Parts: sequence; structure tokens; C-alpha cells
Amino acid sequence: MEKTLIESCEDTCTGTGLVQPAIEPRLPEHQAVGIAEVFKALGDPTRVKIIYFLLHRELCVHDLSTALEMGQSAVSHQLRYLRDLHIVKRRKEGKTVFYSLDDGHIEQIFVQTLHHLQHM
Amino acid sequence: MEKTLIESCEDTCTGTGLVQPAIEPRLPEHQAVGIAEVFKALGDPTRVKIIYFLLHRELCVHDLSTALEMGQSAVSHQLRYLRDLHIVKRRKEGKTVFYSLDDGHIEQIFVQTLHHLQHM
DNA sequence: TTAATATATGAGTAATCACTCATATGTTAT
DNA sequence: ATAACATATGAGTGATTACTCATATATTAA
Repeated sequence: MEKTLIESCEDTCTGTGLVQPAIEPRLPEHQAVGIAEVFKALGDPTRVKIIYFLLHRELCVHDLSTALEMGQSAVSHQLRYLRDLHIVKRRKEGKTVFYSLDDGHIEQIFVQTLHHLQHM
Repeated sequence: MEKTLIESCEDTCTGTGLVQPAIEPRLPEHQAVGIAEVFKALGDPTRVKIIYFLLHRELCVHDLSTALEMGQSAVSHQLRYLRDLHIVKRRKEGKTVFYSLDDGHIEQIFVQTLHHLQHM
């Protein structure tokens, strides 16, 4: 080790040769982060179940908590997470807060993915 | 606290009343986990960039490493992750290993999501 | 007012993650 | 054989995460 150490593959790599000038098109950092953020929001079993329930009807926190067999606090935290990303929205009625899907695009992404995965 | 503690909302909740008999349809646990697993795989900026690059062409590890401006080890680890989920596949040619997308469904999920997010 | 209910939230924690570093493996050239 | 290169991988680490617990807030009823 520790000798000539050619700085890059540009001269030696048997690869694509596309490194110079650059591999295009490039996805801007902020877009990559934004896309990943959405996928990550859908990348947890509890949140998947929540979204799946809300595909069919609006539900209050307690009903979600019961349906998911999880503590109310855990559900509230996840709903907060989804709400911050505008995936889910609130409707208050007395003491009760009903949640439903907020974004048609997210809903379509979810449903289309569901269909894809069912045919794999 | 610590007194009557009614066991559930079934009698008192002002909610949907759908708790009994149950909220249907239910997404089976293993399906929820599987769906979340796929979304999670797409839920990281580095992996998003990798998949985006591979949408357009096959690339070797070094070229990906250069394009992503990340260490070769980090890239290899992520490629391993994606390969385990059959999102990406290998093709060996001498010393070089080329990676490309392995699954048309995942590719469609990715592209459709890209389009959705561009129109939000 | 006080009590009960429904939800929200901050702190704490164990598990997971996305890297780095060092090293191992595999391939080609000399 | 040895050396150089290309990739893979195990260990280690700091950051993030998905929960629990206790408590706060909000609404309604008595």
C-alpha cells in the first residue's frame, strides 16, 4: 500500500468512461432528499397500516389505536409525523380528532405501489 | 388517575363506532412489513441518487462512487442493501462490477413517484 | 368548579442506520 | 510469484428512530 495511488479511475478504470465530463443527468441534492423523505414516511409498518386504514375511511385516534393494537401515544406521534409531511390531515369534532389522507398524490403513490408489490 | 379506567372506547367513544366488530379491511402484518421494507429502501438520499443514476445506464462501483462523491465502501454497502432486496443486480466484467436496476416494478414505482412529486 | 375523556407532547431508551476504517477477496498484469 | 486495482465486508460509531411513560392541553359533563 501507500505508493503511487492514482487519484481516480479516470485513467485506469475499465468502467464506462462516463466519469468525465460527468454522469448526467444529476439529481439535485435537495430533490434527492425530498424524494427520500416521502419514501421514508411510507417506510414503516405502523405508518403503512395507518395509511391503509385511512385509504378507506376517516378515523379518530382512539379507533386507530385500537385497530393497530398500539398505545394512543405511539399513534399520536406517528400521526404528527405524517401530518408534518402533509400526508394526513386533522378534523376536530368535540373531544375527538379525525384523521384522513391529505394528499391525493401520496395516496396514488401508495396504491400504485401496493398493486406493483402484489404482482411480484 | 388510577380509578375506573374503562377498558375501551367501545362504550364511550364519540368516534366512528367502527371499532366493533372491527375496522376492515385489515392489512396483514407481513404485508405491511413487506411494503414498508420497499419504501424504506427508497427512503434514503444516497439510495435515491443511486437508483436515479441506474435509471439511465448501468454503472460500475467506482463510477457511482465518483458520481455520488462518496467513499467506495459506503457505496458498496448501499449496493449490497439494494441487491438483497432485488432492487439492483450485478454484472461482473473482469475486476469491474456493473450495477443496474433489477426490478421493473420498483423502477415504475420510483418513476411514478418522481412524477407525482414534481406536480405537487 | 371538578371529573372524565380524547388527544398531544417532551423526555428517555433500546434498536436501527449510514457512514468510516481497516482489511479481505478477486482479477489482471508483470 | 508479486503488485496494482476493483470491489466486498466486518467492526465500530454517532445520529436517528419508534416506541413507553408521564404529563399537558382541550373539550364536555356533572
